[in-house]
Formats: sequence, structure tokens, C-alpha cells
Amino acid sequence: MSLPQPVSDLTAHLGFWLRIVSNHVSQAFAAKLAAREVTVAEWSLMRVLYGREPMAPSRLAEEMGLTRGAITRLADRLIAKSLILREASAADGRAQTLALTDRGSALVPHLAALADRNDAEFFDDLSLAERETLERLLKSLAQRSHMSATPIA
Amino acid sequence: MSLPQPVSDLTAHLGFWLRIVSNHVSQAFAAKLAAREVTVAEWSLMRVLYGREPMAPSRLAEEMGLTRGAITRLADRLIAKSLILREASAADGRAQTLALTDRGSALVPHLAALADRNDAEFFDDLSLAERETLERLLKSLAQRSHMSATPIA
DNA sequence: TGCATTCAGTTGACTAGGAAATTATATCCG
DNA sequence: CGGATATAATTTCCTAGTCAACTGAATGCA
Repeated sequence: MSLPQPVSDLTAHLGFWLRIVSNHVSQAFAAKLAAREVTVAEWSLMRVLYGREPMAPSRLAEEMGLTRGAITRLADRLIAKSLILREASAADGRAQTLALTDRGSALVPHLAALADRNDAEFFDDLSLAERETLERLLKSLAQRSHMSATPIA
Repeated sequence: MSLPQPVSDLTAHLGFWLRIVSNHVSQAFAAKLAAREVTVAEWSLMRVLYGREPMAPSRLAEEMGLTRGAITRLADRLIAKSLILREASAADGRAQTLALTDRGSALVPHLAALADRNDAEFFDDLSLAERETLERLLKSLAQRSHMSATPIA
């Protein structure tokens, strides 16, 4: 039975700290959205639809970084809450379109305000310069690795 | 039917960029671990046990930020892979302890090397100064909001 | 002592996502 | 034209969490 060899500490990784902070910010946001009975994924889909033409599920899947199967079910939930509508495409018998209902559209600004508030809550006591630096570094990392897609999970 | 009022852009939020980058880093790590047939949660549990005394599931739950139910199931999977052992506590008839098997213990350094490599892959083309800044900002955010617990999700 | 309460862990019901199979429609081309 | 192939969405099955109910053991106090 050999003694364990030393391995790098978890906290040595930037990825570790990134995940801690990101998870906390997201969970705090989820808690705020819960007051409106909306999940982060639901908010995200609604935000993509907001102010745009009715959109194919496949396009939403692409923009949100989810599978089409996930979009089908997410849409089902939002339809059940009367926040979006699904309609068959006139042009293509296979295609569907998703669009916000009036109720859904009216809700988005309120949810956006929660997003603003959540961001402020975590980042407002960084200095302006620090916030700018953080944003610059994150965007540069995102660009380098060709990260796209609205992140959900 | 009213026109949608302008709402803040998604990409205006630091939380958005944080989540994008964090998700990508985590997914890349998950892909590396998959080669060893281990998930991020499994790695995380093994890393907590590594080099320590057998530990109660409830303690792991606390350190990892998961429920006890989640630990029960996560432990079941690791036991099925012969990476950890579950034993009844001698002192307390309700209690169990979890510990790495020799096989599990031997695997940890290899997984830690994957973690090192993953972190390097994403962050090594930031300058040293930039990495230090990012680490400082993330740690300061974590501290301010009393974030603890190994993040999994 | 003995019964209520607390505590550790597990389990069942549920949520939410992915991968792959499935269904229905559209397109391409011989 | 009509069959092969491609495409859009959905569905099925699987994984992995949560919450809350449950089981059995320990504790506490009348």
C-alpha cells in the first residue's frame, strides 16, 4: 500500500474558481427568476425570441447551445405557461415556429431587470476598472476558444 | 399589440461571459475525464477523499455542495467501478464511511494531470499577469459572497 | 426505563438535459 | 414520375441531480 503522491490542489486551477463564481451567480439568478416561476433556460429562450420574428426550434437550439430535443421539451413547458406559442410553418410541412405570446413578451423586461439586478449584486463592488478587466479577459478567453451559444447549464 | 421595449442585452452581463467560459472549460474537462470513464462529479468526490481518512457521506455532501441523496448515488456509481469503498462505521450504527480503493487512489494523480492540462489549455495563452489578475478577481468575488463548496454542476 | 425526537443514510417521485431512433415531409435525381 | 436521401421535429431511453418521505439507530429527558 503506497502513500498517495502529491497532486495539484484543486484551488490551483483557474477553472475551479471560474466554476465556483459562475455557479453562484447563476444560482442566485435562478432564485430570482423562481419568484416569477421561470427557470434560467426558460428565460434564455424567451430572451432569444424577444423582439424577433417567430423562429424555428432548430435555430433556437443552435443559438442556445441545446439539442433540438431539449428545445422541444423546453418549448412544451413554456407553452404550458402560455408564455410562447408553437405554430406549423406555412412554407414547410416539417417546420414549426416558436414566438412569444403577449404575456411572454410583457414578462421579458421584468426578467431582464432581474438579470441586471443579479449582475449588479455580484459585480458592483468591483471597481469599474476591475469590471472592465474581467470582461476583457473573459471575452478574450471566449473568443480564443471560439465559444459561442447562450450558456444554460 | 405593443412594440417590445428595449431590454439590456444578454452580453451586457458579466455573469453571461462567466457562464460561457466556465461551461466551456468544464465541458472540455469532462471530455478528458471521459477517456478514463469518470465524470466531473466522480473526479470531484475522489479528489476530496484523496490522501485523507475515510469520510462520512454527509461530510462529502457538505464539502462538495451536493445533497446527501446525491452522494449516496454518486458513491454507488464509484463503488460499482471499484474506485471507492463504503463501510459501516464501528462507532455509530447509522454512519457509513467512504474511502478510495487502491485502484481509486492510483487513478487520482492521472485525473489531476488531466485537470492541470485542461487548465493550461484554456489559460496558458493569457499572460502571467493576466492570469494573476483573473485569479485575484475571481477569488475576491468568491470571498465577498462567501462562496464555498467544490462546484460540480 | 421508555418514548419522543433527532440524526445518518437511502429511496421514490420528479426535473432537465443528451444521444439516438422515429416520424413525417421535402428534395434530388435517374 | 418515383424511389433514395436529407431534414425538422419529436420521442424514447438514459444519466444525474433535487426534494421529501422513509428506515433504523442514537439521544434526551420525564
